[in-house]
Amino acid sequence: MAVPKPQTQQGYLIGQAAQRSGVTAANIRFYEKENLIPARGTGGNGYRLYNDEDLHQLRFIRMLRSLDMSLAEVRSLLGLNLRNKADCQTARTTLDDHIGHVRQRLAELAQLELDLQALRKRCNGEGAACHLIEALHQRASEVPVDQGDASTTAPGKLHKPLAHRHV
Amino acid sequence: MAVPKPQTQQGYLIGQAAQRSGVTAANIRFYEKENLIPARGTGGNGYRLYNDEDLHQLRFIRMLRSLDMSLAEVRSLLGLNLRNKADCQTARTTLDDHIGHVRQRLAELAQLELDLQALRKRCNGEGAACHLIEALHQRASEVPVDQGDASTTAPGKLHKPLAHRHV
DNA sequence: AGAAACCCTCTAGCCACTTTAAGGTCAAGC
DNA sequence: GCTTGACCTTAAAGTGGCTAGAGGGTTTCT
Repeated sequence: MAVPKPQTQQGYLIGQAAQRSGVTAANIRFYEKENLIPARGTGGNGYRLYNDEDLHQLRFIRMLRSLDMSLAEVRSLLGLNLRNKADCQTARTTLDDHIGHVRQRLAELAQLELDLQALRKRCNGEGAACHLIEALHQRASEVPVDQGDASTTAPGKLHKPLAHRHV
Repeated sequence: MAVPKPQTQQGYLIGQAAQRSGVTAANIRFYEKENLIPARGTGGNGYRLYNDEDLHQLRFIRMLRSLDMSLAEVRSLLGLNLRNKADCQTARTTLDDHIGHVRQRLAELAQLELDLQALRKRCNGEGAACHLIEALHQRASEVPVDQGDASTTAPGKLHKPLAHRHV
């Protein structure tokens, strides 16, 4: 096994940092490009070398992402000083805004589930014609396009389309 | 006002179709490119001209998107015949899968809200040090990176990151 | 010397659009 | 007939947050 684990030089190679932080190597490079972590090109070869502080920062970012925060939100929470009152305010505001996003999305999805369940009930696999397909088309006709017929060219989204990602 | 509303020619210009379907003109072109609607370049000039059936199809797509279905799911529901038993089965399967997606995401978000609320309680704006920022960093240290220390290079996502879109 | 395992940069792809740029067409008013 | 301006066209790039791949360099062990 030719495993290059440089115990001699200080710090972690990107792969080791990836393993210890839970952020993939490609993703670490991406965060560097996005200025979420400092650019480390310290080695004699071009290899990045990270320290424990960097690892914490990576875990911190990953944790915030796991809370579904956007990178913009993450960015606003990076480097805050816990003794600075304005920073504390920033943290609270960011968190509150984010909780708002989550609650709104929860409400949307809850309504969505009801809608889908109601549709699903229309079809039990019996009968000559498919009531489900029928119901879908009927629903398409009923969906409001524009309240009134104002000439507003509003796109008119019912829900915000949020990702699936091919589960 | 020089408003070209051709009452003479049959059908709807893309802007009119947009207004009547709730799908933006740019989006209609996008759906055409994705083969979700037929390409209509019928006019003597290159203008697209749509009919009522097209409008229904656009509303149909928009309705399914409003149910958070992916374009792949939409595609599988387009053109189904409600007298065909296999088509009915397709519709049911697609819908059931989608309900599964929604329920899973609901569960994730519900847990997320609990987590965020717990964090939020840590900060009330009092005291010298910000307990919220502190709590965030502490949480980053506690987050599991890799169960055990197996050499699996698994990315290790806690939740699936689903969109915000700058509400 | 060779093999394996790591590292680098750069590019493209994912999804579902939106936005922008640069230009063509149509109807009405002067 | 010429301008105005509201519409239409295509093509390309941008959005967010990555992931995957190409094509190559470096290190370490055998």
